[in-house]
Amino acid sequence: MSGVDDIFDRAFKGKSLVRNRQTLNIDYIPDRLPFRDDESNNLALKLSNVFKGARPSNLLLFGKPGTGKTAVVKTVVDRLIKKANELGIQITAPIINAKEANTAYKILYEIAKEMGTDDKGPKDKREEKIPFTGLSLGEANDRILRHIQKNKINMILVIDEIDSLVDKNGDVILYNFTRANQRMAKGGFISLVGISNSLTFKEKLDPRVRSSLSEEETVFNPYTIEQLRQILSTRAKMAFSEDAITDAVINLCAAMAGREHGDARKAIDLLRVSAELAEREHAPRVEEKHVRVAQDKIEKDAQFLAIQKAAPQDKLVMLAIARSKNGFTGEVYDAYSALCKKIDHEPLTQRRITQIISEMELLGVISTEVVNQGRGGRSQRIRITVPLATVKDALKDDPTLAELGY
DNA sequence: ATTCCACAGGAAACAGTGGTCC
DNA sequence: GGACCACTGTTTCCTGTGGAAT
Repeated sequence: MSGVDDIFDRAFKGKSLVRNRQTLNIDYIPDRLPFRDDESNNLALKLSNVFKGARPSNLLLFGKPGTGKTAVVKTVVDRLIKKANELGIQITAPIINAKEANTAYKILYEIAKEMGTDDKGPKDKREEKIPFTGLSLGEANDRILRHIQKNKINMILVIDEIDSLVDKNGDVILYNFTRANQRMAKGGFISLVGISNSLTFKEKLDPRVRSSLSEEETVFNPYTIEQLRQILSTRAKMAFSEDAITDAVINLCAAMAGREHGDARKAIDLLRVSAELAEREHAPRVEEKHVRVAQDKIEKDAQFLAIQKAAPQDKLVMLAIARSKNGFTGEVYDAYSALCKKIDHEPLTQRRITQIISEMELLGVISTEVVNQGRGGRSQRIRITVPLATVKDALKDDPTLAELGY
C-alpha cells in the first residue's frame, strides 16, 4: 500500500494553490456583482414600491446563461427583505427554479413549502394546505391565494428559468398570479419576477399574461472578454494563494469562456477545474496547459455523464447508432429493434425513437443532418459526436448491455 | 407537372402510478 | 372505496417536406 500512502502523503504535504475554495464555486455570490450595478439599481428601484406599502410591478429579466441575472435578483431581494424587516414590513420572496419544479403544480407546491403550508405544515389548516399531489390545479391555486389573503402576505415571487413553464401549461399559473391582486382587496399582494434565458419566450405566452407580466423588462447583455477577465481576476485574488496563478491563465479562461457568449459561470468553472488539475499533479502554480486540459475535461465529463445516466432505452439507441452503417433513421431503428429482440425487450415505436434521438441531440452527444434522397425519401443522418472510447467507457457497467456482450 | 418515398414532428389519447377528497 | 387529479412516458394518427423518378 506504499504507493497509495505516498499519494496521500504528497497530497497532504503538497502546496495548496487555493486558499478560499468556496469563492470558486458556481453558486458563490460576491457582495457586489461587478458590471451589474445598473441592473441591480434598476431592479431595486422597481421593487422599492413595497416600502410605500404598494405592490411592485411585475418584472421580466432576460439574458443568456451566466450573465448574472439570478445573482442580481438574489442579492437585491436579499437586501430588500433585510431592509423591510428593519422597517417592520413583512415580505416573503420565494425563488423557484421552473426547470426543477417543471410543472404548474410543482411550482404551487414549492410556494406552499416556502410559506409552510405544504403537507408538512400544521394539520389544522387543511383548507390552506397543498399536498404533494391529489388536488386539482385550481384548488391548489385557490388555497395559496386564500392563505396569502388571510395572512396579508406580501410576496415577491421569483421564477427562474420561467421560459420552461410556458410549454407545460404553466402559463395558467402566471395568469392566475398576475391577476390575483385584483382579488386581494383586503391586503397582501403577489409581485412576479420572471428570469428567462430566452428572449423570444414571451411570444408563446397568452396575450393577457404577456401584458401583465411584462410591465417592466430588463435585458442582461453578455459579459465581454475584458469584463470576464476582470471578474476572474477579482475572484482569483480571493480564491488563490499568492503566486498560485498567472495573468496569462486568467486571460485564457476569459477568452475561452468569452468565445461562448460571455458566460461568467463557465469562466469560473474553468478556473476551478484548472486549479484542481494543477493541484492534483502538485504543480507549483496553475498554468495555461491546465486550462486547456480542464476545458477538454469539462466537455468530456458532461458527455460521459449524459451517456452514463441515460435511460436504458436511450443507451440501446446509442448502441444502435454506433452499429448502423450510415446512421440513417430507418437503419438505426432496425438496429435498435434487433438489439431489443436479442435481449427480449419490446421495442418502442419509431415515433418515440425519433423523439429520443432529438433529446440526445440536445444533450450534445450526437448530431443529426437532414439528408434528402429524392425518391429514396427524406431522412436524418445521425452521428455520435463523442469519442467512441468515451461511449464505451460510459456504457461498460450497464447490466442490460452486458447481456448483449457489449 | 406530378408522384412518391421515408421520414420528422405536432397533437391528442392512453396507461400506469401515486396521491386527495368525500 | 370510488371519483377525481397531476404527471410521465408512450402510442396512434396525421400532416408536411424536398428532391429524384416518372
